[in-house]
Amino acid sequence: MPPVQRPKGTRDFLPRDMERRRWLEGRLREVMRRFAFREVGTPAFEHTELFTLRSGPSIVEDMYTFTDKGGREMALRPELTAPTMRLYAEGLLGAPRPLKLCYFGNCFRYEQPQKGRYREFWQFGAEILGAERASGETEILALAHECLRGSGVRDPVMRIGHVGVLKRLLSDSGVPPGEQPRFWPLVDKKDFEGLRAALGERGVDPDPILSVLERRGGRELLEKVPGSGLEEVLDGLESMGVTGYTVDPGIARGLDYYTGMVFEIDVPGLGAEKQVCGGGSYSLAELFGAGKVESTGFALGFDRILVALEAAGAAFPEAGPDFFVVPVGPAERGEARRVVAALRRAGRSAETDLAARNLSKALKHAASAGASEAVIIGEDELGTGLLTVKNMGSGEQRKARLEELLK
RNA sequence: GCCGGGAUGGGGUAGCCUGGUUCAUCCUGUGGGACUGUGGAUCCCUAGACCCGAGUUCGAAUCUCGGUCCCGGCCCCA
Repeated sequence: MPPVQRPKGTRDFLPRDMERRRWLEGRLREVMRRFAFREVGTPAFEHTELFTLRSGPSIVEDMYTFTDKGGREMALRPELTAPTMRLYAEGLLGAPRPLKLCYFGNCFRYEQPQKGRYREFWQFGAEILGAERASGETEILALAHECLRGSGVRDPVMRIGHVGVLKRLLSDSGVPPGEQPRFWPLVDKKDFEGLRAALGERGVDPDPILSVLERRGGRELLEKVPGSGLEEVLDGLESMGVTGYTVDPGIARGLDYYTGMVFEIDVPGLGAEKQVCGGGSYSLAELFGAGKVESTGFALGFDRILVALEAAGAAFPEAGPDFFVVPVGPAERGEARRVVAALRRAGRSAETDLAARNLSKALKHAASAGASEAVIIGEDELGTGLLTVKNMGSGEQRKARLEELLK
């Protein structure tokens, strides 16, 4: 046990872990590229105020905060939407809109770790600023859908709601907007019994509200609360071939800066932290000094997607060199190095034995290193100029000139 | 912040309930060798652990307390 260990809720990533993480990152980046979103980067720490502006003062409890040597209150970023809005207000006001931005980075929250929840975790997300509402929402939903599909997660469940629908539902029943927020946690948790009781206490007939919230399904749910614009969004999804979602009016997403469509994606079997994606339309830019810009975005829980993939036994690509070059004896080491260097310059991945092992041991090591092929160089090969190439999967051997291996 | 279960060599484990001939078992992995031109096989050798601290006791991996961390869950979830 080393005298100093990892801080609670953090993880080390071994080579195998990093290969998997980079693989997933690459898949997600590829989706972003196809949707023509451009990546931005922001600092790992920001002024604490940036996050309290968005989420209220109480989130300080859940952040890693510190006072820097200049007396400034700072916080490790707990999410990336606020920094992205800040970045927009600070450096992209003149950029042509709509802006399509994406990001990938580590975030920090001071919470009790559990399955799929860490104190340092990674978010992959995207935001559209200044798009026409329904078009932006459609694009974001299609993008999120494709991210999940591209990552290979099995059976994601996408639920789409609308805070306007929710608010109108309550307003129409006689709950003025100022009183609505206290019901949202109950709505979000689908605690319908609790909600029924709370509405009853308030003197509101709960039935019209619950009759909508308790249902999930297709667009027919929208008929009771027209005017959200969701119909157009769902039409858009149909045009783009996005299916498999359900309409769920009971998504509240906690905070009140959401202004339109909201959605969540769950992956069953992830335990208490099964939500891998959440997002919606919001109006935040003005908080950071920019003009009012309607935005839509989402954030993916990168680590949770990995947990889901690993739990499902997903086949991650195995990383090993194309070639492992083995000199039979000390006399061939120079040639082995020349061959390795030539392979590398040609763009192939190649390594050679660095432990001065005999052939038997070197081949064993080549196998455990995951090499596709071993290149054996001994007296014979030096004499003929023909290298022995052994396929490490099948065990078959062939003779080949170096030039053939460079392709 | 709260609740439950854990913590034994690099990984996985036995021993803990019924303290003391196990100053700790087995598997795997690491290193070396049997094998001086052929791998993931076999055999042998070597190295390697009781989370930290305090207490009880003649004596603690084993019992008690505190701490740390891990795995779940609650709260929260931007």
